[in-house]
Parts: sequence; C-alpha cells; structure tokens
Amino acid sequence: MAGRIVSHIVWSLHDGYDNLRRSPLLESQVMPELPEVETVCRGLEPELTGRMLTGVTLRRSNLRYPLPDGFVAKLTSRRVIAVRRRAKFILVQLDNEITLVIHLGMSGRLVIHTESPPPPPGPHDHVDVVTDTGVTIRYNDVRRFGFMDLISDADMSQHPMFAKLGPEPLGNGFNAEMLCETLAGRRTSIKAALLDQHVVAGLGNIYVCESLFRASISPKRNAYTIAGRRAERLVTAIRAVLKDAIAAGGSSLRDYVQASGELGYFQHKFQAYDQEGKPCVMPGCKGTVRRISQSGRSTFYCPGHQR
DNA sequence: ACGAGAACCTGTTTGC
DNA sequence: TGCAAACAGGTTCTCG
Repeated sequence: MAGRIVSHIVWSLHDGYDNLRRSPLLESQVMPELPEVETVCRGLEPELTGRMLTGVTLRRSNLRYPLPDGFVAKLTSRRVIAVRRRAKFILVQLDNEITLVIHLGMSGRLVIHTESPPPPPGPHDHVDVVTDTGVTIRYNDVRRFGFMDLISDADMSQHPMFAKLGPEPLGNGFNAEMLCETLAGRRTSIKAALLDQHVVAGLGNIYVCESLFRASISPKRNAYTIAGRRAERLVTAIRAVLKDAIAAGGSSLRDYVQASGELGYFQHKFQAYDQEGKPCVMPGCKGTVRRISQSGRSTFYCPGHQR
C-alpha cells in the first residue's frame, strides 16, 4: 500500500514513496487555499503539538525568500506549543516565543514520514524537520512560491504579513455589513476584490469562483455594487463553500487514519472551477459554464444565473 | 491611493 | 515528431 495523499500532506508509509511521487493524484491536487491549509494544520497538529524538534535539515538556503538567520538553531530543541492557521499561513508556535510561519505558495506540500530514517530526499524536498518521536516532516515545493519565516510573538501583530490581513471568512468578524464597508468605493470587479487578502483572508482563485457561483453573482460585477441581500448571499456562500471543502479534507484525514476507502478529498468536485463548457449544475439553470480571463487569471462562471 | 499587469518558478499541456 | 509558447496561481513589486 502506497502512502496516502491528503490535501497537501502526504503520508508515506513503509513503502511506495517513489510510486507515490509519480502518482497522478499529485497532479490533480488543487492549490492550497484556506481549506487545504486548514486540513494540513489538522494533519500536522497531532504530530507536532507537545513534541520537541530534534533536527532540522535545509537543502537550500532560500525558498521564495532567503530563510532567516539562525533558522536551524532557533528551531532545534524547541518544543511545539500549538499548530494554528491564519489565512493561508501555517503557524507553528514554539516554546521560545517564536512562531514558525509556513506558506505553501502554489505547490508547497508537507510530507509526514513515520519511518526512521525517512526515504532519500527528492529534488524539490527543501526542508526536513524531525521530532522526538522520530517522525520527519518534509517540505516539498516544486515552484518555490512558498516560504518559511520565524517571527517573534511580540512582532506578530505588526508584521506586514499579518497586520493588514482581512478577517477570517469563517470567523465572527466576517459579515455582510463589514464586507459592504470594505467594498464601498472599490472600482474593481468582485472577483478581483475577493482575491485581495486585505478584503477577506484565505480565498484563492478556486474558492472565489465557487463562492460567486453559489451566490449567483457575476464575477464581472463591480465590487462596490455588492450590498444588501446580495452581500448576505455572498457571505453565506463563501462560508458554505469553505466549510464543504474543509469537511471533504477532514473526511480524507479519517480515511487515512482508518486506512480504508478512497480519498474523499480528491473526489471533491467543483461546480464552476475548471468546468468550462459543462452544463450549469444550479437547479433550474440551463446555462453553460464559461471561462474568461480577469486580471490575467482564469475565472469560471455561469452567465445563466450569475448576475 | 488604487488598480492592472508583470515577475517569480517549474512541470505539464497546447499549438504550430 | 519536436520544440516553443502558454498555462497553472499566491504574493509582491512596478507602473500609470
């Protein structure tokens, strides 16, 4: 049995790692947006919380950015207090008032190797972190849009990476009223506005398309026209889309733990994203999903019901 | 200040 | 068939 791929975490069991790396499942993975990062955090949590980091191996000194000075020394022999998520950032809180911040970028993956020693690293395996239980957490990133950083707890809130982030879409701070205020006066499209992490934190191209589809709002609509019932619909849709995706990721985690059945995550089908030319699945709508380009990025939507 | 587009990166897909 | 261009997309930077 080869290891199982769960969201952006890949569990490698005692064999099959080379096969796993060539698995077509890898190619069908969706990009890491909020639900994927949340799933990764839930997978990491039991492996890391309370554990001491006994070793760190760097195979290159830079990912997207240069790794901070003393990266290895500041992690080694530290204990993990908690694993959390903010927007698309994975936050590993350490016992020295420093947090390891991990961003998966577009192609970043974390591989949990339970066997010790772990398999030989591949060409894009950039960082290994080993815990006192002998588990290796390996960071792999083909395109190197991801990065890691160390931020002291005191600097966290003022850090440019976090200071201006919008609210968590699943949190209490995200509602129709605040969304209207944020979008007021914005001349750009609602599609572009929702991709802006300062408006709401954690959405990417895929879930913006899905949310607008579910809310029956055209991606071309001017952002400032989102108000009233339409804003309520959008907030509801964003929440529902994210919760569904997280639930799909969670069921994959359970599948892994029970070592049974197919991976629910990869069966997760999108209603709009990557569905160009397919009939709209919205009940009562006879439209066809179209693909357009907005600010250089693909948008999928149904002109039949998205207005 | 704001918005559009480029750049970063590499493996895969598409088109000539 | 083979090679080059296009494409994927999160974030930051530049330019108008």
